[in-house]
Amino acid sequence: MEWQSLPVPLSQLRLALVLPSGQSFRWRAAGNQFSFCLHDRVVVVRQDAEKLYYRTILPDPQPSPLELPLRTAETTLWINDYFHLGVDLAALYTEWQKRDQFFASISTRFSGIRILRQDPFENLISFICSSNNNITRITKMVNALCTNFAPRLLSEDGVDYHPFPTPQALASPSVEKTLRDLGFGYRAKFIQKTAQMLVETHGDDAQKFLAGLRTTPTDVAREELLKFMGVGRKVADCVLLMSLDKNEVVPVDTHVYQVAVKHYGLKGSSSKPNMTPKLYADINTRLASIWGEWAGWAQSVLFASDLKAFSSYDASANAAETLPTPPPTPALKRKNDSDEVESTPSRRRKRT
DNA sequence: CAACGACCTGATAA
DNA sequence: ATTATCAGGTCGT
Repeated sequence: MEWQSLPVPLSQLRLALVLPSGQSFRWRAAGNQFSFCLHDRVVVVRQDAEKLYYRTILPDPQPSPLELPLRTAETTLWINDYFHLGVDLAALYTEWQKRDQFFASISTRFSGIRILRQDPFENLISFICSSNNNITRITKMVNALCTNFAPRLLSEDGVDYHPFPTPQALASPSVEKTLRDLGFGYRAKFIQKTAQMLVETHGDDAQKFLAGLRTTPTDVAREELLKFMGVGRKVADCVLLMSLDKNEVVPVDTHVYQVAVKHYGLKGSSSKPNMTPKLYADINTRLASIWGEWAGWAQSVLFASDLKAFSSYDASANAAETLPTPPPTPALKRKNDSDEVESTPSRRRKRT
């Protein structure tokens, strides 16, 4: 299917910083493109300085020429919704820069970072995986969920695409052991229990229930999320911000904690995080008052700036191949570092 | 109610 | 080489 496009400058959205930075763990990077599997289609995106390009891949049988415009229109709607394209990010940056000197000091290097509007169930399960964990392993776990608990939708360029599993698919008691065997550790039980609870209390309307929290007051929605196994304050806040439209919520993770003590004079009572509910609330309300109504969005900029993976990121390099910086930290170990040729040979070159 | 240790795993640092 | 620490925390006591 043909490429479509929307006029979106890099100041409004920078895919290279938003998609791999730990909001969604399911975007597949290949060169300068990213692909993502929805329940009924795969969406591929890329961008240049002025435009966001996107393409739809549908499973067989392909739709008739008459149906095609409808399908592409659906993708356009999804793109606008998922990327919150109605939100003027550049205006928000200007506001945060006025309010906050430290934000201003990093915002040039890290422009175009915005909050995605994710599917609530995927968001919830993904962030249950995130506890006391790192982005590389979370990504592997989320992919394992898809390949093991959702049927393959289609294959493209030798890659199998699976959507995110349904709550029903993860609710069976047998799921826990399967997840343990897949290396999920203690999170195996949390995931199965959360899915089971969702299905038991809401049946086929489980997804609708979660989506309904979008129009529920923040505090009430948070209480609902905290009922799930493996969901504490931090994960609940991530879901509130990233899929339930609570733009003011500031999740306080280890990164934000570090930044808060270093640049905002929050007291780190000891050398170890020692994150008490009180300290969490202090940091949360403090940052919210500094940044304002869209504080959660500002948080995502700080978070990305503190990621080691982006420590050598150069915002002025629009075309990735013009980046002169030689092989930087070995800590950054991308799956696909081949920026041009993607001939899909046998991957897994982990030879020692 | 606050504090504290246990918890799966895999990748770096020490 | 072996051990300690860290990674977008939460749970049970």
